[in-house]
Amino acid sequence: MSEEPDGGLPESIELAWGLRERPGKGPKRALSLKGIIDAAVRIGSAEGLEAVSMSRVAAEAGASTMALYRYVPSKNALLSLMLDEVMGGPPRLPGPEEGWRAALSAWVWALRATMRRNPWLLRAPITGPPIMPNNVRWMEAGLRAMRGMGLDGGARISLIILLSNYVRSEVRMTHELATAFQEASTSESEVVRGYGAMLTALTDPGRFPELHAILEDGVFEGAVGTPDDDFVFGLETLLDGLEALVRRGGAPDA
Amino acid sequence: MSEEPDGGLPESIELAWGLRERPGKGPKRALSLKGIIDAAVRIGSAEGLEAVSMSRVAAEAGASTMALYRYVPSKNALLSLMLDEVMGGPPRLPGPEEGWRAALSAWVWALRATMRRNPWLLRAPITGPPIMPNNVRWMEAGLRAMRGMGLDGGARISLIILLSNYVRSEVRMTHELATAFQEASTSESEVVRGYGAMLTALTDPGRFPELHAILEDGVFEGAVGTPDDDFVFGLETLLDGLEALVRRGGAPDA
DNA sequence: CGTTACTGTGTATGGCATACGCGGTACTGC
DNA sequence: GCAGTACCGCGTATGCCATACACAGTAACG
Repeated sequence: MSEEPDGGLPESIELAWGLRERPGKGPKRALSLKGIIDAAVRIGSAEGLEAVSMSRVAAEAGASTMALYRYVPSKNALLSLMLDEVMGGPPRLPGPEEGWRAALSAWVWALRATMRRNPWLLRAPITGPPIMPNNVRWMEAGLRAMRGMGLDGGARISLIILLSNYVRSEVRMTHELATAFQEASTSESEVVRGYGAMLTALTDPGRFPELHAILEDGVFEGAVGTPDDDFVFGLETLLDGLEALVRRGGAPDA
Repeated sequence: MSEEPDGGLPESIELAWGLRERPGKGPKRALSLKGIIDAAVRIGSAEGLEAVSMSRVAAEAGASTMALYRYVPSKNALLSLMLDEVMGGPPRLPGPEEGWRAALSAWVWALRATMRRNPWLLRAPITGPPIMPNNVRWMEAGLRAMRGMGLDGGARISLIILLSNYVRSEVRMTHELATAFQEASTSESEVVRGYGAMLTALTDPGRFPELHAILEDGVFEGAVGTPDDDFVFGLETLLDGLEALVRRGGAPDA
């Protein structure tokens, strides 16, 4: 699974970084790694993550199932490569000279926009720390945005992970809600209303007083606003917290 | 998948809330829902989530594979039930009278402790809003801790989700790191060091100046502290942000 | 006491990732 | 030019999985 056949690195990582040399000994390759990844992404975009099987991808790429394994060591590796390609690199972002808050906020929003482009891929069972190329590029961009916060390296890394996870959770949850109402062929607010109705039916006010107070306020009945509202709420909370942190301990730079 | 056979609720949810009546017409049941769930949890605890298959669970419970389907509509439903049982209800927590920050912090720590008891289950592909019994109990407890913050219902719900996702991400990531070094049969700091070495090998300082500055600081080389440190960092940041929100005047709008 | 609804279970289906080995191909060194 | 060799695409096979379906046995109900 995680062999070290060449430079001491797992195969899928070397693939992603383009470190795999092809000595050109055998016949010409009929496919390309990028072509396979694109085919897989096409299927996932159209039919969801669960439709991405090796045979489906092979058919889409115009080859036999087993041919894929000449390019990719396993399906999980393919998923990782898909995720990294789909993420792309970070766009040009405002530098830290305009204030870290604006810079970091822009980074977070850009990351969210990127993830929202292929939210289904966030359901992939991918594991491990950021090591794929575009992932590392995003990390670099985030670190850059944090200049002037006076945080040490460890804190900055923690913060990258914290913010990434926040964005990831939000995008994934929003996407799942959207998927749910798509399957139920109702509107989004209908799904939310249904959720409120379930809660009302299942819980009694005696045991769940706080919840029922909220239910009676009609939280799940009115308009649900833009999905952005919740995202803004969480993000601004985080940034406010960071502001407090910086004010408390902030040396200008390390 | 999500039928409404009885009271207009999906079957797995009714099962979890114990709303399923058994008319007692046929032969006595040889198994019990709880017994099946426990067997499944036993397997997962011992061998990980991927070892939880219907046939393994059936063997552990002392029945044939198909017998399980008399108790549970699908494997996904079983996973949901497992998650809810394993979570349990929230413990007794300090009330909001000692200040919302202490109360909410205690809630978060308790949630983390609970999730850390069975972190492998967080990898299950479960979807949807909190609707299972213990899940709702945790929600109620969280809402209670937020009394006195002056937030409206929508904000409180958002906050529950925000904090839950934070805890979930942290526990899951920590668990994955632990699993990684368990598989590599090295120490945890060795895995972190290996990660740093990979980054150093794959990136050049020209393209990744910020990252390299951090790498040269030896962030991934020294002691990694308690895993609690990162958790505290994120949590306190969030709480500081909430403090700012509350001080500013609480509810953003209605 | 027959009817009926529910029980556990054996078998079958269709899908999946992937190990293995084959015949063919294009470059390498002579 | 020619063997050797390393790689190509792919057919086949293995073993796992969730689950649909049918069947025979069982216990309550009328």
